Amino acid sequence: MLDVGLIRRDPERVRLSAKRRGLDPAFVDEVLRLDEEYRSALTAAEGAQAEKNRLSAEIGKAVDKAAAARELRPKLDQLAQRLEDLEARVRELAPNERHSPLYELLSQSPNILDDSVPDGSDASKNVVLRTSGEPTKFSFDPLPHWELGERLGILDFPRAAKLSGSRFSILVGPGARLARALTQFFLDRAAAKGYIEVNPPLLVSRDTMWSTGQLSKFADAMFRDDDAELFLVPTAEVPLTALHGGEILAADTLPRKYAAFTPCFRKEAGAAGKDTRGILRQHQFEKVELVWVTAPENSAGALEALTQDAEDLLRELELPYRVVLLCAGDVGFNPAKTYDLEVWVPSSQAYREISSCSNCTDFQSRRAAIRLRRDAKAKPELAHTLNGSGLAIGRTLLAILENFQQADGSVAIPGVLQPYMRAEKISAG
RNA sequence: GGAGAGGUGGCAGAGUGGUCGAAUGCACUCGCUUGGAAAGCGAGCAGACGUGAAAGCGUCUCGGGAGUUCGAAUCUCCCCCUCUCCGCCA
Repeated sequence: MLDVGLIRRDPERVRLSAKRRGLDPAFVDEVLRLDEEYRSALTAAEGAQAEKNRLSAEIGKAVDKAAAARELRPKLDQLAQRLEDLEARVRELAPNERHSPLYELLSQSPNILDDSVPDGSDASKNVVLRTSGEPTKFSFDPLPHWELGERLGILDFPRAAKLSGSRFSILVGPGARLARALTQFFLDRAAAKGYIEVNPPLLVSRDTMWSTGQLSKFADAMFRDDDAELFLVPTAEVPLTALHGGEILAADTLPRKYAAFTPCFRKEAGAAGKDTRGILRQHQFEKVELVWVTAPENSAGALEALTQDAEDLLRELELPYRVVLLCAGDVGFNPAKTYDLEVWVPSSQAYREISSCSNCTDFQSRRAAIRLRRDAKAKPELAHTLNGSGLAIGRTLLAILENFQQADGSVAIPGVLQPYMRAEKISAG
């Protein structure tokens, strides 16, 4: 959620950011107009309420309350009538009132971009910051992971389709074990870096989903139960970020760093026909998510550290990857700035996203009311939140299969995973 | 799922229709005291929003919502959550 105060103080900054995202900045003027209307209505309503409170107090103080009440009755009735109208007007306009025009506008407006985000309307303008390793070379014709996986008997797509339809897969034997090895490896590394491991609910309320900014833009992409009003998390970013919603954290307990291994559920409704083969894009996948809550002045540095933490995992796994700074048009709804980690996927002959590390600044905190207090006397301030995967299990597994495949059809296991796998390779049979 | 109890400030805990945003205690902050500390004493200590240059003023919030009333933390209704017992169950 954008800060209405900021829009009031510096509308040009908000317009500029919207333009850079390829949006019509006209909403800024609309917000200003509605906000003005709302505040004048609020002032009027509060004035009337104050008058009413004053008269009521007078009755309360009177010796003969009944008489006083009788005397002031006409005035109060008149006030009550006016109040009703004024309050209705306030409700129509209030920014925190669902379905008010101001609320609609604000809830659909994405975060203000960081100044360091490059211009550009789509992914082609993203900036490659650094590359580690090189696209894997093969002395034979490498197989895509879905073929490789089926030949090795560790991936079963037909039966997944039988059970659940398209965009599901089944990991079998060493495949399932490899996923578990990755999970353990990721969580162990996170713990070593001071992340607190969390095992959160995978079903969250509408309020929780709303508070992290998932609902306004991605409602269609989520699985939900309407009776219970619960949503399956599309990412552990949601429960982890909302963890401290409504709380005021002591500044000296920041940053808070959390890691959670969870399944994630997405409808992938807008991705029909995209990445239909293999396990790249599934309705259900697992990942380890990393979330930071920081003081405002530390979030920029935190983004670098968080990205580094995710990167370290790829390097340890000896996977070729690159780090990309997303351009204005490619940055999501919540973040002010995002680095994507992209791993080399031979079957795509391309780098594919394996982690997205974002600084959401105070955008989620404002909705979720995640605050900090610097000392006993200080006013609470909004915290900043960051998130990134460290890493997506399925995509890492896929990358290992494809990049570590051998001429004989087996797959070597990266050294750091061998203790977890208790094997050096996966071969058929 | 059934029965009961309860949800008040950071915590504990009073408050059952009228200056109650809320006694008191603890915790916390500042000051006095002290060689230093403890104890003691004094003061402060909820959040949001609006208004204002500021001091301040105003409005709202006692789980959430609706209602009764001139006036609700206190009364009524609905919902949510927690705890205890029973049932069921991984």
